[in-house]
Amino acid sequence: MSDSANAGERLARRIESTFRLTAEERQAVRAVPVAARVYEAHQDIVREGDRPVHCCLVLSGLACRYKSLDEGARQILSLHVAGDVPDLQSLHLGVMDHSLAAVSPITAGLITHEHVHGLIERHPRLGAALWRLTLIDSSIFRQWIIGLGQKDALRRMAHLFCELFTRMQAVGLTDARACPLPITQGDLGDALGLSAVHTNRVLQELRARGLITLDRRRLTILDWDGLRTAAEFDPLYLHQDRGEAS
Amino acid sequence: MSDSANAGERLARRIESTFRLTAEERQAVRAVPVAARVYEAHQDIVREGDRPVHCCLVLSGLACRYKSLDEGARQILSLHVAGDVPDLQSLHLGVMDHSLAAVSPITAGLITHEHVHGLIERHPRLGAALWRLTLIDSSIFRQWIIGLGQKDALRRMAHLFCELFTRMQAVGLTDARACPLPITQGDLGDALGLSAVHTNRVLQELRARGLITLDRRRLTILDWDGLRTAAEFDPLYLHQDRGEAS
DNA sequence: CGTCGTATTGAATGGGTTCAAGTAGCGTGG
DNA sequence: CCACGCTACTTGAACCCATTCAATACGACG
Repeated sequence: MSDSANAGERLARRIESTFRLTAEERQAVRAVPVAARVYEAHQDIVREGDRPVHCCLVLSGLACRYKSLDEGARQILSLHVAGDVPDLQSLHLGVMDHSLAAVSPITAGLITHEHVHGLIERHPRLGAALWRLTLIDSSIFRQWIIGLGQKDALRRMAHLFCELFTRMQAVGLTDARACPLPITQGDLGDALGLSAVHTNRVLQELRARGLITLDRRRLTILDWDGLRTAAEFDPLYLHQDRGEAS
Repeated sequence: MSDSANAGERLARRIESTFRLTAEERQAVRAVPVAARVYEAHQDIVREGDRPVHCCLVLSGLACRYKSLDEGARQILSLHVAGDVPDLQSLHLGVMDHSLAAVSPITAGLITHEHVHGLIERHPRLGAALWRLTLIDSSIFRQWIIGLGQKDALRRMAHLFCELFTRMQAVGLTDARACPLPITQGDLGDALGLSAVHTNRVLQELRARGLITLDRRRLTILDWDGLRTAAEFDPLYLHQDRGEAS
């Protein structure tokens, strides 16, 4: 109910973190019909091979895209917080080439493709705004590739924490030094391409260096500058400016 | 000259490999003004931080997106063949978050953003078509992540060869078993997240198994089924169907 | 208060890197 | 026509980050 009412607001907020909306466009986004639904941790929302007719807007909790390989190996492709629409690409790619699942218990809002297309038709600039969101997604994938290809485990993990904190900050989900991060070490490893064991060790190293704590599903950044340096984090790739010329 | 004349045709062909165009739309694409330009191997086309006013359509040769880290390390993010538009995202992301360079000597066609926007305005379905191209890009990044995160060097390399052959096939750049692949082992390593030394060894292993040859900048696939199996390659993620419902 | 998922620790193994050296191929100029 | 020099490629050996296997501790929840 209140989820449903807040849903459009969440989406508008996400869009406005990278794109300037007119009052009218903002209102149109807020008014889009959303069907709220609850998922438990590790439950699939959409599966590889599906042909979705909805997009899934995350309303609370943590979701992920992933692909599993033959022998139980799983790679998490991206993590998604409230306001994200992890399967926005399904608007123009009929078949899912990966799955979408809840990492923690989540609430999600389903929006039919039909409604999204309608929104874009009536407000063409929203087409650009949504296209831009998918492009930022793409940019985040590129950064993930850099990490997996060139960085060691510590820098990868530090980078992920910087990214998540920064993204949550942009949509108002953080307080000064901390943000929710309801993820197990095993899943974190699946995201970083590490074993659960090594994930644990690296996490301890980050704690030992006094950079972060991760406790009770909450990430606290004790030393932002130290973390940023360790991660070689540069937020440019998140494109949080609003696309204006410099 | 003839490059310029063929440029629109190349782009139309690429679009039509994943999207059904009307004769009118096709004609509009072919007629878009393109300024052809030559780059030598390893020359930058666009750099991280730039704010491009063109998109770059590859007309011949091999191009790549890449990012370099502090100490000379470089990660190639994607490889691009004739028909690809590797910086299409610059339409809606003002700042480049990575660089674009020639891998081999190439010819590229520059198309101003203005012309692309014009094209989309006059033919709205082309907006969807180009959006779709950027989404396929994104899907390829996801697959790259799977490789870097979960697969060993041999499967990664085999997968890359399957992908490139399949993509070139879709735009008519292959013959029965072979396709151009003008890349050095060093650059190949930068793409696969491997050292040049290990790239060499893995390449030898693929040859020893009778799966491929890579000679004089030409990739020949001796045993497609063997290569596909070794790579665990499933072309779904390339979305080469044209988006029709099943 | 037991139990199952999650976190932690230790030790052995391995894929890939790095360092170092040597070879092959090719364009250029003497 | 051959020497030179450059780049790409190839090979061997030592090392290291991360994995795997195996066991143990914690902690939330019924």
